Amino acid sequence: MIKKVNPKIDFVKLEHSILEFWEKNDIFQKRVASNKGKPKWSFIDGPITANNPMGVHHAWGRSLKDIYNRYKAMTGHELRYQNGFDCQGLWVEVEVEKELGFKTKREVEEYGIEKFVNLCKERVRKYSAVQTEQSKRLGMWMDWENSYYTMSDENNYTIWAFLKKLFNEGKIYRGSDSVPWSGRSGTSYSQMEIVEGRKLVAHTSVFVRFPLKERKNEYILVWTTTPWTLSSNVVAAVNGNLDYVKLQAADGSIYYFAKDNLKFQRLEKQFKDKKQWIEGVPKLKTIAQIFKERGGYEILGSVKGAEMVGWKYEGPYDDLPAQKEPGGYPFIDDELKAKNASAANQHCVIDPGKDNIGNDIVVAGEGTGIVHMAPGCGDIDHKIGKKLGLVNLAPLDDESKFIDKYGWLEGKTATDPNTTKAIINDLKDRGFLVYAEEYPHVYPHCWRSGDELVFRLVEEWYINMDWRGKIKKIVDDIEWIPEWGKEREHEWLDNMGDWMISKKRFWGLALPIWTFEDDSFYVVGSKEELKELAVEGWDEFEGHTPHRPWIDNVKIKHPESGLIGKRILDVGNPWLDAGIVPFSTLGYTTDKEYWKEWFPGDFITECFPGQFRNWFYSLLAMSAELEETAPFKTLLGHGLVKDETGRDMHKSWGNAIWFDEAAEKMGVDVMRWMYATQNIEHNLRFGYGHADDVRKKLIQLWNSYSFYATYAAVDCFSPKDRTLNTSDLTILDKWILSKMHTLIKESTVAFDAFRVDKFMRLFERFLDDLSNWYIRRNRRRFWKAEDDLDKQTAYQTLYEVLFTTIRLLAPCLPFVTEDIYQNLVRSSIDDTPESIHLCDFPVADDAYIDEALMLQVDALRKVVEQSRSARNKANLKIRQPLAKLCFAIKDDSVAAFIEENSKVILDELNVKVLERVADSKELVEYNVKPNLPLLGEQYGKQLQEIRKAIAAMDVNEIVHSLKSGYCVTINLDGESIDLHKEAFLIDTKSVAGFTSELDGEIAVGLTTEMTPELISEGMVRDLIRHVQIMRKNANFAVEDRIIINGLIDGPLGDALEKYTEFFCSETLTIEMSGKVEKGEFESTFEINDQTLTLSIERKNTQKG
RNA sequence: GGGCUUGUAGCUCAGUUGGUUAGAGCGCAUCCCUGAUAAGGAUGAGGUCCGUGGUUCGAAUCCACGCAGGCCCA
Repeated sequence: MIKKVNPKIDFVKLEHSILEFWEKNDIFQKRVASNKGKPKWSFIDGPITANNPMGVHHAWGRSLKDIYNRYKAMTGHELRYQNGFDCQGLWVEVEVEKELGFKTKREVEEYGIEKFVNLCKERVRKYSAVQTEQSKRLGMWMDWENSYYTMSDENNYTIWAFLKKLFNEGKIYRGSDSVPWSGRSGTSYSQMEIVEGRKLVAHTSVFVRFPLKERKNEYILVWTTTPWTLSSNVVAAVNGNLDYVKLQAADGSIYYFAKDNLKFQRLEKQFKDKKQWIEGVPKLKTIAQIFKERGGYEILGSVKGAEMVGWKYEGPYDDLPAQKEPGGYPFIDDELKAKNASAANQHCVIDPGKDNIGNDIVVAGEGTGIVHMAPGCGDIDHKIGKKLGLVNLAPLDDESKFIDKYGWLEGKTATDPNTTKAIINDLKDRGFLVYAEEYPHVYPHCWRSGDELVFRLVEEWYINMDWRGKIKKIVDDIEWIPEWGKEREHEWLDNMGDWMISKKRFWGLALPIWTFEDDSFYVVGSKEELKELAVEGWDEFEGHTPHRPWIDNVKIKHPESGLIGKRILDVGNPWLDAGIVPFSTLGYTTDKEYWKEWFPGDFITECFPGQFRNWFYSLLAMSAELEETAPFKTLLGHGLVKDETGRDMHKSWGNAIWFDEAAEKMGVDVMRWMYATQNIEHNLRFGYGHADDVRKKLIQLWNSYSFYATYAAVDCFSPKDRTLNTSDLTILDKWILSKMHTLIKESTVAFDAFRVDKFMRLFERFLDDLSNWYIRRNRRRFWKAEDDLDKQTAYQTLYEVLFTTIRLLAPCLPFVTEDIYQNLVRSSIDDTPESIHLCDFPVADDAYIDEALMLQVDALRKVVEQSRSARNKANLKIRQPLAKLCFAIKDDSVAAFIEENSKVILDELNVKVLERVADSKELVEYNVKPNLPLLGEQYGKQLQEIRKAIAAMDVNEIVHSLKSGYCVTINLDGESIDLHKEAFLIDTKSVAGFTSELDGEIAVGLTTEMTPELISEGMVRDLIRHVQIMRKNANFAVEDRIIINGLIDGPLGDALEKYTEFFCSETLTIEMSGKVEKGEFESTFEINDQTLTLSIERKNTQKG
């Protein structure tokens, strides 16, 4: 039998008991078993990085995953429920380094790679366990014993197979690239990573002059913020279309630089707004100012950039041995070496033209319009160098220190300010420096060590992505939610470069690339192949995971050349790890049959930012290469979690909310409600205020249920063996059932489209209908004394509605719906599933849907609402009865319905009679005034005439014309003037004797005339209310009978005389002593200016 | 610089294929109800639907341009 429910529910406590219930009774396993053999629905879990506890931002995506999994389970699908952990990569290394207090890569090597990698593995195991527990707390149903780990052998070897296929197609290559590098961490970074570490700093920037050969005492003027790169200068770049000024300084020397730069005020805006400016850095000078300060200047003329191309110059560091090395240094280009090309003898002015999106590479503005280029020290420089056949000078080692052949610079750290100072002094001493200044700009830093990054030329491994068309083809086979994701992915695929897959670190996929002394390399595609080719180190490796350092010592024999080779020491890009998942976890290499059953996935979902070029990209690329088909059918992307004010959450800002804390304070059903309602395209503002709002709605649901439970328990109602008999239903029963089946229908559409947010909105509206209209209007049916058919029908209907509602909600709010289910359903009916999550999702029955009825009830509610508004306007509270409510409505059937159900309206509004009138004119009249300021401006003197004309017209006609979209035409002495809506000010007022309200098609009016009877009844109702408050304050039980002491005389006494019976039955008063006596509870109050002091006491007739 | 995206009440956000008078929640004000009661409800104030043009009988909605924010790419 159903139990009474505590309305003061502790949702967090409830959730814990439900978790126990699921656990104890193996509910999840039962769900899995019950769906076995049904149509498959393949969800592929994007691995969560198992590096830290789960955050509230993860909880959004994980809630969505769980919601759709549960929905699919309830609609009869077999699921895999495999959760994934992302294990390998720098993220983990960073945390382990932090624990060990390491700042550099070298410290790791000294510590020992084996010990270090084991710690990485341990960390992943630890946090995957933590995240598992947290996910369970969130209510996420997964096969937790069977989670996949990207560090597994299976995952790694499947990537090998992928790389092998590419190798066989000739798509793997070794290249050198200019990459952002941290000397302190000893590692390169991807562009994505450096974004996080951008900081505003001031660097000493220099204006340097390069003497032109064959032009005595003439110089080109260059500017740079990184003076150390001058050591490796190869060429100077101009823009052929720009004008360059020829300027003579006071000492007679002549300079060339862009004309526009002479008086250009650099960083003017930043300085003025103090945005992106550093306190204490002086305002920048113009070049003109710099020369003025050195004794003035004279403009000798100008020259086009194109004319300067080919001019040869002396570099500032041509005396360094590296500058003279043929073919560059230390990466020697054999072709250039053969031509005896060195940096020093390549020095000349070039025009690099435009970049690949059509912008000029060299522009006037911040610098001098002449850009010093060092292909070994910069990204763009490197690209141009490649294009033009320039040598590379890569001056730095992996600690960002100068290498040999850099003379006095050798061993100095490029990012050390002292190095910069020394270089500047040196340039000054040797006559190259024109001017040095502090220049504020945003510069990339290492996000871990804070170290300034440099661009460094390194050897890396790449996948040639010239087969991007293959990927683009499958992008169109996928349903992207939201739709623009597709375009975003295409854009990335169009613009991406080759895929750099190597990383010079320790913990990650061991790239299966072996190199040989003849500069060839070989990719191994499986563990078996490795064993076959291994000539050394296999025994030590066997039994270990394919990771560093165990694999590093395996040497292989090249199957063709027979040479013995070593594995490169690099590890793989971690997105390879996540992208292979639709293959590795489904047994692509080990159990093709199983793989075919579950591939492609039906659904994946992940937080959007970054994934277009990370996970989505790697998934698509790997699947395009291996099978030329999309690895999943539907992709749902969602936004980020921000704090309540829209800011990022940061530990250091103190605005971060931890998952565990949120779960125990808000409750996870509340969190899931927030996540489910959120429009996935927008960032979610997460916080306790928001949670409190959501909890109120949850309480509204709970109250609806607890209302039912309270009375069903008292009446011992059980839905067992009953069915709803349509002929017994009241109008409102039919109405709420119609609404409910409509909701089921719309919910199914929303869920199937993966728009749970739409479902939640529909549900919230339904909950309002249920709670604020159906239950409120039907309360009396539940508490009335007779146990008749009508009461049974009410119970049966509300039961039906609640049971259906919680099943609809079960995927979103698995805890509270389970709790309701256990009491509402399970305690009455024993042959029902053990858990709500073993139930089926409701199916709509069109027979219950009655559009006309829903419209009619809506109209009726509208009449009530408008009448309330009308009462409010006239200051007539509900307790004051009124004689008559009139309404005007055009639709006869709706009007008839309202008249049939007049009882509801009369009761809601405390009115005696309801009457339909033919026209709203009988209740509301329009007041139309000319809009004088507007008309005056337009018509000037004619205004008075217009006013008269308007006053003479029929108000209703004017309104009718305007409402129908026409204008009003006035004739003034033969001239006709068209007046539009804006020319009038229209308001409505009540017809005398009424207080009215007009809204669209419905007009209502309440009579305001007050008879003595009405006034008396109003006073009695006031009195009743006060007595009820007293009963409550005295803590009497609802069924206690009372005696009232005190004198009630005057108008109130007269009124009470007329309504004694009504008063007594409402207040359960059995006696009015009339004596002034202190009872159990006393109170003084005022009704219609009359002050009363009454006391009440219980007379327990029932027990007594 | 290019691409995508957003701009609606004080705040957070809905708003369907273009269609009467643009909505909700929170907050605020006023009030109601008192048998869901440490709850519930109503009414009201509050809007240049970012701006300017255009298409249309009709634009928050479609188009163009601009402004501002966000994301991505460079």
